[in-house]
Amino acid sequence: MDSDTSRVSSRPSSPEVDDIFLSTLKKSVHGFSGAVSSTQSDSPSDIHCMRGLSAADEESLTLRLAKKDRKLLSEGELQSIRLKINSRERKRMHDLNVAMDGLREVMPYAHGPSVRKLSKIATLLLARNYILMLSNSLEEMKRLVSEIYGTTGHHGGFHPSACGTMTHGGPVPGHPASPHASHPAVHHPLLPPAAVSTASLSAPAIAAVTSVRPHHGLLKAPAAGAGPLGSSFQHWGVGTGMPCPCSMCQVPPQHVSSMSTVTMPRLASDSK
DNA sequence: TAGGCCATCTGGTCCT
DNA sequence: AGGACCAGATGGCCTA
Repeated sequence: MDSDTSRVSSRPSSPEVDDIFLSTLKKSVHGFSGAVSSTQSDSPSDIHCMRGLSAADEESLTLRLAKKDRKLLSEGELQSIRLKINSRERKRMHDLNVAMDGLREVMPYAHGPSVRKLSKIATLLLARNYILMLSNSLEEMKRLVSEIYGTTGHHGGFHPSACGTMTHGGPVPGHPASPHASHPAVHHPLLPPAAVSTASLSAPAIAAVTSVRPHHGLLKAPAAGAGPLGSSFQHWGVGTGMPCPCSMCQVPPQHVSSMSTVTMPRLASDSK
């Protein structure tokens, strides 16, 4: 299908034993020579690499590396390359975290210093469910508009872009920037919460979200009886108008569940 | 103290 | 060849 799939399938399920040995050995040698690690003196790898290695082991490794690479790079060159690669990887992970923070910001979730930051996995699962819920809400809106206006009139179809007012519209339902506005459960009497929220989200998925931290929950200050997401969380229509990811409020829609199989092109490919 | 989450390093694989 | 992506390993931090 896509390159990622093929990449995954082509990747060996487990490395060869020799590779593991070599990898470990190389790490040890790096630590032994003090060559590799990075700009951060307190980095974990500095500690990882404190394991010693016998001279024989080191010699053996050198021979094996020489066979494998067929390139003789000076230690300084290798170190320089390693530092460069590490730096790139750090930047990549940093960018990923920035994107994750951006995603957290637009998630329908309590924000603030007293609220524990969503974990990465929780963020992703909640985001997925949020998208599913919005998709379902949109479909429901379309259906109701069609029912109300029929197929002959001006509003034969759903085209909010042409009807900018959409009092009908306004901000995106459930968007944190407008928590009070336009969620069907709050502003659209024709859309009971059950019609939207209970029909739109994946219970297994949200169960996964709420079970990510089964012992201490997702929030810093959970209160008794506050539900799986803690005291700061509000269910549908309870003040915020935000969607609730708890298992009580969410049921998977069959027609959108296929979204989970949609493959995304690499961002790198898109941006290039 | 155990378990969850995270940052980082590292080597392998794939793509351009 | 270089860069991006990925997964494994490891240790630190935090919370229950």
